[in-house]
Amino acid sequence: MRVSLNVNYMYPRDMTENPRWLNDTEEHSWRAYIEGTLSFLEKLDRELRAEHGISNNEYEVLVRLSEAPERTLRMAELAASTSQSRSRLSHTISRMEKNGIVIRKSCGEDGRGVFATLTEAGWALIVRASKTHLRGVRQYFVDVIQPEDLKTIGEAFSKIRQGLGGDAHSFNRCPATIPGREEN
Amino acid sequence: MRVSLNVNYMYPRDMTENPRWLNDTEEHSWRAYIEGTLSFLEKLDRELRAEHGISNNEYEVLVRLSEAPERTLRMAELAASTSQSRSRLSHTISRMEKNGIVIRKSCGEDGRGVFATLTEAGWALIVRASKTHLRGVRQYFVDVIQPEDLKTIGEAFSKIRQGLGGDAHSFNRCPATIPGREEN
DNA sequence: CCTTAGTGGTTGAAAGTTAAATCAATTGAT
DNA sequence: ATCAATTGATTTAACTTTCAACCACTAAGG
Repeated sequence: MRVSLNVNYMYPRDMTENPRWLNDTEEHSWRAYIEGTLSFLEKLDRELRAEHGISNNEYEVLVRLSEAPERTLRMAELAASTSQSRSRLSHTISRMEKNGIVIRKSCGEDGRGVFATLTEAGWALIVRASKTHLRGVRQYFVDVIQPEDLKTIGEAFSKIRQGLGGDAHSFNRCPATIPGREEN
Repeated sequence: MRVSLNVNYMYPRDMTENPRWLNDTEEHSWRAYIEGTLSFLEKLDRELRAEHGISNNEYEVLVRLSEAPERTLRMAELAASTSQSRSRLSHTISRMEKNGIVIRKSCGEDGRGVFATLTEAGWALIVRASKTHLRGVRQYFVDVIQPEDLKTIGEAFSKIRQGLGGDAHSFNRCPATIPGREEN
């Protein structure tokens, strides 16, 4: 991800001329939100990359596969659930295949189809990586916020998400079946 | 930006085995936040790109330059204030220079230094683009949230930002001196 | 069957980003 | 002065993402 965003300085006289400009309170909140969010997301990304050598994008692919029956998904389905183009996924899977993380299999029923399957190495990787991810989400986000504020945030962003239509974009999902279970 | 992130499915049995796993409420809030945020940021990015042909990164560069005295900044300063490497900024400015948006000037006092200056076309561009940006921030974020919730969000993310150290990462800043003023 | 349109996926080139190497100018110590 | 270390910026190459073109296969209609 590379996200690179910006914030907002606000001066009274602007307000007079553009009534839609943000007022001081709005500006302060917007700025805290956007700066905090970007620092946070970058932090998660850096940790994942430093500790496991994978990007957020690859992490997400791993999560989806790890949750799927047989740890296998059709390319199209994987692309959709990770919110990326088929082209991009194709390149990503090629790289991961080269690294022994996944393998491709042809799909019998549909001659056009291709399956991506997690290898054992891939499973081991997501088991490790999900711990890093969960730790980050807790340490920098969940554990920092008061429970009632967290609830408020959840409700507010549900509305935001709705207002944007159902582009269920996703980030840093944790595996549903916690991979760590099999380790201990 | 390209940010590509992921969310978190949570099941009770995971909780028993990993006490640090998110509980239902935490998981719901986290998921709403991360999905909402990513959809939102992508939306802003797409609008800026569609309406003005610039990325968030370029938008940020424009904002900083438009706010600076003489609409001019040293490369190093510009890189720091837009949270990017000097290398990346160098590439970005080269592209923008090719498009007539900025020009480089050598810095007399320090023989090593280089100034980047906004051209008239660049100024006209930021005047237009900042309106798109502000509209998006209002329409999808500020106007969607109750004022008291917005305040809560501001405070929560201030804490998050602090917890991450001062990496003042920034996104979609609006120009301080609203460029639109000179148009009417 | 045969044609046509649509789906699933890959490919290659262009554009953008990152990381390391390079280079020139400045600073600071001797 | 001189030399080493540092700073400011660019360059190069590797890597990732995007975009458009493409190919193989399926589905639907005559």
